[in-house]
Amino acid sequence: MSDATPPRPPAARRSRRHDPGRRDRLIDAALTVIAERGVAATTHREIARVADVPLGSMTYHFTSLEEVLAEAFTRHAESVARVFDERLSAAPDREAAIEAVIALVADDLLGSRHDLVLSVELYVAAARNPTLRAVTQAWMTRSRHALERHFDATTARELDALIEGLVLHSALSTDPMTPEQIRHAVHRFLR
Amino acid sequence: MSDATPPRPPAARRSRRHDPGRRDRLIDAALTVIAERGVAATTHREIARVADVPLGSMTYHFTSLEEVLAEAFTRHAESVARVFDERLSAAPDREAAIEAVIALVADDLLGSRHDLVLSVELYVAAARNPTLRAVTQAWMTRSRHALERHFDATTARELDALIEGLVLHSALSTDPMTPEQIRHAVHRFLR
DNA sequence: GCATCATATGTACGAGTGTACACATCGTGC
DNA sequence: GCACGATGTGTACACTCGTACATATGATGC
Repeated sequence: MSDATPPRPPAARRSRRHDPGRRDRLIDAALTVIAERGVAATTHREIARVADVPLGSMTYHFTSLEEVLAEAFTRHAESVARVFDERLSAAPDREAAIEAVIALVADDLLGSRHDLVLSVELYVAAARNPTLRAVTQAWMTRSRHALERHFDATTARELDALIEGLVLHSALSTDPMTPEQIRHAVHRFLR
Repeated sequence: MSDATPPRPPAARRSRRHDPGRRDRLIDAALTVIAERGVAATTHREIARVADVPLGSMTYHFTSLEEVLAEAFTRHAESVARVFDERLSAAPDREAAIEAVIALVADDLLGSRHDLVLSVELYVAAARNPTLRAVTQAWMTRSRHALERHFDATTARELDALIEGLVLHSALSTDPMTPEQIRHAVHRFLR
């Protein structure tokens, strides 16, 4: 035993040798960084710090930073779309579907804003990155199809846009809309 | 005449000594860069290049890059808000106001997407910068008030959100909505 | 003409970045 | 046990960035 006082990294990190889920955790860490600090501040080093992993681990698991961002945003979009899908599938009728939509919007607003910030960051990134544009496109198509379980195609598209606007405007405002106000707007549109 | 072949900067730049509008042109150049390359790629050097001005000019006219961004976004928001205001003020009645709104949305979509990209970039930036959040807030308040010339407060707020959603969703989609579809959605909401 | 000073410019520096890559470590098949 | 290849790590390098600052330039008042 010659390592009485190893001056290397802290023990907590040392013990992580060979963990199979590391790549996944790195993607999650990337999402955390994007949500908290923005895409611009999302660097190899920052992600590694959040995931408590050495810098070299980033270049081992990903060939470039762009790949990390793409995978992270893909995971985010799929996760949001899945919830949207599930809740609308579970709705037995049109009335229940409307309530589900309102609940989803309210969740987004009252929640940690984590998801909302991620979405807007994705929009901006998608404006200049074809890969991310495809991710956004797939996401939008999926939520529209989810709405089409209960509404005709035109209504689905318009309602989707209304939801987007309500969430975004509300989130950027100093006095966000209440669930009641959301309900009012949605019902007014669908009346 | 000893300057037969001056190896210095190109003549075009040399001749710009002392132009009073330079600060303004720098802000415009910043907006161009933000729209074309994104906030992340908006650096002192890139702005200076676009404005055809030496790097040192940036630090002379602005104390920091953040100041440049703040002034640029302020100019953008005010410019958009002014147009919105003017067109709605010119509308003699509710019907004309609705048409004005539809025309504004269609312009945004059919236009160069320049303004739209700037707006989304502003949203993201505002999420983390209090100064920019104030700019966004002032802009939203102003457009709501413009709408309140023709609609009650609740309707104005909801319509504002609907517009936002229509423009954003449409811009991100591979098949943007046509002016007819925009008209349909707006009329449906206000019917 | 000339002194003065706001305006304008070129260059340098330290900090932080993405990525490459040589080296260390360990599970696995024999 | 042990060789070997997959996995993990530390460090170095070339580059870009924001900003500071010494210097140059020219408009203006006298």
